[in-house]
Amino acid sequence: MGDVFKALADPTRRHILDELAERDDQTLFEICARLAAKHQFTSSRQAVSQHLDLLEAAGLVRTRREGRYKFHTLDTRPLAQIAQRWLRDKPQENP
Amino acid sequence: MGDVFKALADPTRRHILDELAERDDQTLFEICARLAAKHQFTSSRQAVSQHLDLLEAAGLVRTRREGRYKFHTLDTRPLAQIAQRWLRDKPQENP
DNA sequence: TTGATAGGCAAGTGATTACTTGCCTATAGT
DNA sequence: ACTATAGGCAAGTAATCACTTGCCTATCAA
Repeated sequence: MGDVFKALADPTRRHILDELAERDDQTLFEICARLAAKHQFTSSRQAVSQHLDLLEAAGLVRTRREGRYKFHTLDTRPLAQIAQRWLRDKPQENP
Repeated sequence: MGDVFKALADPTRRHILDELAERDDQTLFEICARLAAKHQFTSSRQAVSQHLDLLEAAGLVRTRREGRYKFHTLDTRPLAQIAQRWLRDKPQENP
């Protein structure tokens, strides 16, 4: 469960989640290409692959094999609870 | 802004936030004592102090000086948005 | 003023982490 | 069969991070 927090700690992984939030079922190479295009992030294939493994271990990404393609999909369920943990009934004043 | 995610990545810091969510305006020593009591966490004073600095830099903790005491208070405002980032309109099916 | 309490600063250490490098497997097109 | 494409595995490197260690300042009580 703490894996979700660790997974979100890295900016590259957050960009990957952004990418998957925009479009589901992307392959590793698609994600790499889009990361390089949108951000100036020149992350290598292996780096992104390891990030995806970590995101999958945290339950934030689900994968599906199809031939030589592996599609990655965002799973937002683990995100729902994490912020609620410290949000108390006591409302906070606005800035 | 990414500091919030990094701040939440460490389990000790999450325990500190738990502690401050239960009771506001705690000093460094109070937090240390409560961490040691509730969890088996034997974190040193300096370790907790550095965690509090990091939490304050992330905007999750606000401090107030009073004589030789420094009181720490939880600020939940940065937490409100972080999970929303990837929560799309597209609803996800239940497990 | 002396001693105790609350906290701060900064260099150093050990572990974790992000990323690279090199090579290997499998599927698909020709 | 041959080649290109999509991806995997594992060891090594460099940077980050959590924590320690040692000493210092400030406030308060006696």
